Amino acid sequence: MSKLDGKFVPLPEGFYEQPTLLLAKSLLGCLLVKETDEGVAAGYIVETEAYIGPDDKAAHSYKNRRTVRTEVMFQRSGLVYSYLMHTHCLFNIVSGGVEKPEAVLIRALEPVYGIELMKERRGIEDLKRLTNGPGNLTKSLGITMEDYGHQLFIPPLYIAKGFSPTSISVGKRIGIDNSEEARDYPWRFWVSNNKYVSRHQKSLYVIT
DNA sequence: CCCAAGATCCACT
DNA sequence: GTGGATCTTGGGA
Repeated sequence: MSKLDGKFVPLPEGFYEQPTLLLAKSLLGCLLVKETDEGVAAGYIVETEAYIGPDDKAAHSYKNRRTVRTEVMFQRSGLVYSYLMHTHCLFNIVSGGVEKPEAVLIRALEPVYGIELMKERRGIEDLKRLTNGPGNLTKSLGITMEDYGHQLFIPPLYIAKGFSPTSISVGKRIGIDNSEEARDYPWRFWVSNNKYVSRHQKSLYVIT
């Protein structure tokens, strides 16, 4: 991984200008980094989901639904779409381009850097549970609603080069059982056999 | 203003 | 596998 002054090098804006399903797969293995006054925390992305409004019933932007919350999804690719779910903040990357409200939800990381800080923020010691879910990883990295709309190609919140997965598993998205036919779309991607993935699920197929 | 729903997590059985 | 915690958002009155 490339490092500069103890920090990492953000991927350029152009990285985010690829079709959402490709981006969701390209993000696997990349390093998600958050720098704060408390320190730097980072982890490899090991699980993602694609949300492709306006035709995706599971997406907040279904039917081009444009509200205060979803506004950033209509902006340019590479911005942060964060939102609150119960007591948790969930982190998404805007994709699709201007007026195409699509996004990739980051569902799990493999802890890499700043692990002690993550343990403090989470109040637990178990490495496996630090970032194994969309609500857990934002808490470990210190990602909040203040990051809404941030440009991911510049600090303090950005994505850097990581590793290239040898195998990617594909399955149905999690937690959208009320979204009718959209529940079956094969738009969940994870690094095969990675132990930090949020849930075990039978893969529909594997990409090698 | 009121209220229902939710891209979750954890403890418990 | 199930249920409760907990609170914001958005739609409707």
